[in-house]
Amino acid sequence: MTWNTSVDQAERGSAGAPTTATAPTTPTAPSLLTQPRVCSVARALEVVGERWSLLVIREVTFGVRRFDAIQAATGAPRAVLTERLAGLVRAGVLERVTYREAGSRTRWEYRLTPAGRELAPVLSALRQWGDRHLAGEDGPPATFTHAGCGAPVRVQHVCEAGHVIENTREISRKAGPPVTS
Amino acid sequence: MTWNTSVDQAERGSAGAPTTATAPTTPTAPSLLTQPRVCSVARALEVVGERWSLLVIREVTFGVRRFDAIQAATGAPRAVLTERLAGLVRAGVLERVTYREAGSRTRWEYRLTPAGRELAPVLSALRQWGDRHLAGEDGPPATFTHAGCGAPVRVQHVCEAGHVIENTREISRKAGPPVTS
DNA sequence: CTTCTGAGTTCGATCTACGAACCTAGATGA
DNA sequence: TCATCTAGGTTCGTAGATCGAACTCAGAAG
Repeated sequence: MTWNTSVDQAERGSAGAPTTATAPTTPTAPSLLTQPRVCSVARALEVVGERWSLLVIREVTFGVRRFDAIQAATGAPRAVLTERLAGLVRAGVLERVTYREAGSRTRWEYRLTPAGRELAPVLSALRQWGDRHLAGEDGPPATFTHAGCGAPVRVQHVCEAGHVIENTREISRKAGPPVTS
Repeated sequence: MTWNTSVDQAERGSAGAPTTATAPTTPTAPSLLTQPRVCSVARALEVVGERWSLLVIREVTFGVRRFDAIQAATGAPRAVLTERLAGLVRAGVLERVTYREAGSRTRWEYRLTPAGRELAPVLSALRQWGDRHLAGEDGPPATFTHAGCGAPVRVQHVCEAGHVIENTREISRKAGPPVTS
């Protein structure tokens, strides 16, 4: 079965001031969902959606790997950080390994697993949105460039046939639980 | 000033079982951050990082716009949903507009603003990660395709010179607060 | 033997989330 | 006229999460 529900259709009329839609936009229908929708977005948020989780991953991505350094860079309370790190290790996003510098005692550090590394587009997408909509007067606090050519990096939708998708209206949803109005 | 810190370097040695790094990977240095790092990721998470926020945006993206329908689809407690919707409206991600169906009373609905629509890559990146790492036995609960050609849609890093970036090691960080170890 | 440091724990005070029940105004029906 | 239904919230008491500050503990250095 296939519900081909156009994502993000019908944004007409979103201009005026005392915002009032003049045309009926939402057909009346009983809710078909008796359970909350389960989707990969929800599942992913169970892993990385808690407060501090993505900031921790941001730091580890930057190469900040020790507890105290992650704590300082994120500002997370230590007890919460302990819990988040343990959760991310349990989820397979980070791994906790010992390391020893010459002439120093054994310490712990946290590293991204391959699965953790694949969260990079999530961070990039958030950063891109924040840069665009929440940056201060002096522009984005940091910029990211392609090491090969020096050009700025961004994330974008593409299809597997190689088309770049500029507008979310070009994306269709196939299968999955019904969309209710 | 430019710190050109390679993102995601040094993943060597992340293979063995009783995970122990044999080489020193983290040069000892005092933390240079006296304040938590401010970046666009953190700023974006202040807007969409609370529990339920992104699921609400997911639903509105699907065209689910009424309070009760969003509540049913996300499973968020009503009081929390009220607060999230108000926060997202305040942040300029959603707008709350009245609409009237023929012969029916006035109702409210929530719509994405242009800024809200630009969160689509965040949702897609989360979905993609969840599909890859958390999908159940029967595969992803929903799939998304390019309306033009029918091919599956994904998000990826590209640079503005047009290169597709397959590996996060190809991304450099320029400027911004120092990375501490 | 004392101090230092990294990596957490513990603690009491908030803060937030939770589910269930309740409220209100417009439409509908008897 | 009166009761009922519905959409879109509020209210409430409880339970769990978060906060910052202080404390702990083990290994290394002096």
